Amino acid sequence: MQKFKNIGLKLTPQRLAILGFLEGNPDHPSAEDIYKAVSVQFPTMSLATVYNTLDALREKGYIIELTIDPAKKRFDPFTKMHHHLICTSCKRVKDIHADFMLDIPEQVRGDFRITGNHIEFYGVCPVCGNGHERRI
Amino acid sequence: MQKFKNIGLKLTPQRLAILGFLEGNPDHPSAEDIYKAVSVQFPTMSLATVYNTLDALREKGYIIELTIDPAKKRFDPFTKMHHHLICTSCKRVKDIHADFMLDIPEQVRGDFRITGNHIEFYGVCPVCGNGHERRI
DNA sequence: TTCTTGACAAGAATTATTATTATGTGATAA
DNA sequence: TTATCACATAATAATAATTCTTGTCAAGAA
Ligand SMILES: [Mn+2]
Ligand SMILES: [Mn+2]
Ligand SMILES: [Zn+2]
Ligand SMILES: [Zn+2]
Repeated sequence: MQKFKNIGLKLTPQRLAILGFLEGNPDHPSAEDIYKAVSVQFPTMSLATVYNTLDALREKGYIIELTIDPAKKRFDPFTKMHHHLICTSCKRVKDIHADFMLDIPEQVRGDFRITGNHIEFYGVCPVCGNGHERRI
Repeated sequence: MQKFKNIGLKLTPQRLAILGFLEGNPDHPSAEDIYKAVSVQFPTMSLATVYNTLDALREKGYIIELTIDPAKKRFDPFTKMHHHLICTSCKRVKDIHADFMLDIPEQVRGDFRITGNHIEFYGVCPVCGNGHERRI
């Protein structure tokens, strides 16, 4: 919490609420999800403030922005390198903590300088596909 | 070109132009890119028609939709499983044709049924990072 | 008829604008 | 030392604007 000050970010109740909702949250919520959640305890919260705060937190490295979901951005408080498994039906996202060897052969990589990678696994979550096949 | 008829899609000049632009195109263009390109030879082309056609082509499996770029969808005429390397500076996208072993340990995967995967590599392309370090 | 186009409207997510408000920082008082 | 006040400035909230994408529908083509 103190870390905000040491970094040039003012400590506001809104930011605390957003950070509190995100910390340890494994759901990879969208801006709208976050807005709804913090609005409960914070009815005057503005959606723009959510976006602003998320951007500030991202710039400072406290969260990462995921492009997994074509419809909207998802936010992740777990910033260390990991991968994701997304349910193609309900868009639930699960963290995948596992190491993979991902060295691209030189003649494939060309002259790009590789700086990172991210694997998206696709699948069907337990809720959407509990043993049986699933319609839509 | 012939394949349209065998599948229930009428072969219109607009669709031919879009398909022609996409076939063999390694640039992973956006809808806007495609619109601009085909508009040159086809000034009356509507952006809605581009989206409609792209959707039809995707449904029939002739192209795939990529979520690589946070800003907009990119379209890829190469539909067989492959991965992508995106320049974090200019958003250029390069195909990566290489196989990777991506078996998720059971206790990590949980009860998801895995159906596919896609690796996004990040890097700096030759144009953006030609040997020297690069400002912004 | 049936499908497709193109013009335009409509949605949804995100960003920009801006007047108002709150926060951090010193200075000062207790 | 601790509390209080003043102020510059950053943050908020309301709302407008932008961007990407989808929907509607009359008119045209097959
Ligand atoms: Mn995660
Ligand atoms: Mn590709
Ligand atoms: Zn699911
Ligand atoms: Zn580049």
